[in-house]
Amino acid sequence: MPELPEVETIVQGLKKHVAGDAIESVWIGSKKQPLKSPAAIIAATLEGRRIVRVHRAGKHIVFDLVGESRTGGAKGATRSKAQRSASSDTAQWIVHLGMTGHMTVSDPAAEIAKHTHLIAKLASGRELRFIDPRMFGKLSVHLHARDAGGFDPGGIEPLEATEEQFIALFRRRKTPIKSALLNQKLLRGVGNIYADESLFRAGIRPRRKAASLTRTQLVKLHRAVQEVLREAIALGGSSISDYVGVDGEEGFFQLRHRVYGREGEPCLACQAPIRRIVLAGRSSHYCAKCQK
DNA sequence: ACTATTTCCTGGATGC
DNA sequence: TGCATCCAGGAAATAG
Repeated sequence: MPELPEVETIVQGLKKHVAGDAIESVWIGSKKQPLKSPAAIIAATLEGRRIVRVHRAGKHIVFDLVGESRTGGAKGATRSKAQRSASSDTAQWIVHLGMTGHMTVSDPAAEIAKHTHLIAKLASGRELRFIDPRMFGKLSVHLHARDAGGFDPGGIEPLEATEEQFIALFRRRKTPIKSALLNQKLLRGVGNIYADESLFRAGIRPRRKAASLTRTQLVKLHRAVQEVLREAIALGGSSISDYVGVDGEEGFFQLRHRVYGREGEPCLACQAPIRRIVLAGRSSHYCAKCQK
């Protein structure tokens, strides 16, 4: 399940493979799709534009697009709203992979996988495809004026957050710290696995109210979150099952989880059995001896 | 204004 | 073996 490190890795791959390429045409699956923007607007926005940059915002993949889109040259007052907005000179394509979403850069002759929702034909002759069996992923486009800021999902990047910014996010929250870590409007990019791993490294139980944590603990947590994310990025992102790389290869070398998915197994630090509780509807794993 | 819970969805694992 | 049930979880929607 792609969290920040996985998305970062995917973005690096996409950057390598499709940056500079142009989108010639777009096919969007006919059945109901994981779209946030209407299919017609997505297609009209992408077609005819060139991908100038691929970057990440939290768990979102952001393609910066330039150029006149398919409808950019249309004249007169008869253009639809979709056409007008799609012809805006600055556009972004936003992809959220959800749980099971993945992207591939494929030869057009390659078999179209089940649950393929979008295929973008590229000028280079290849196809950029979006596949998502469980449809928790989301596709959208963001149009804005040239001098506007562009897509912003809210929250701050955990790897860019200073100690003070990090502490300020949590010090007054009454919610459990695990829930706060998962709140993308605070910190963006941390998901269930890295939240559990970070809390373990910081020695904090997931149910602890954020506001009850001492400054020292928050400092420790800040460091733990950054450490875990950096290690995972260095390993190319970790994944349980649903990642398919840009090149089509399956899976990543997995960061060794110290608590996630290890219910009943001995804590790697003290041998006490790892516990599993449900918090905010998510399974949460911790060591009762190491985490307070 | 916040926080907590439910919902969406499919495939893989589990159980009888 | 086969079928039903459960479970995974990001984030929007809904409830409290």
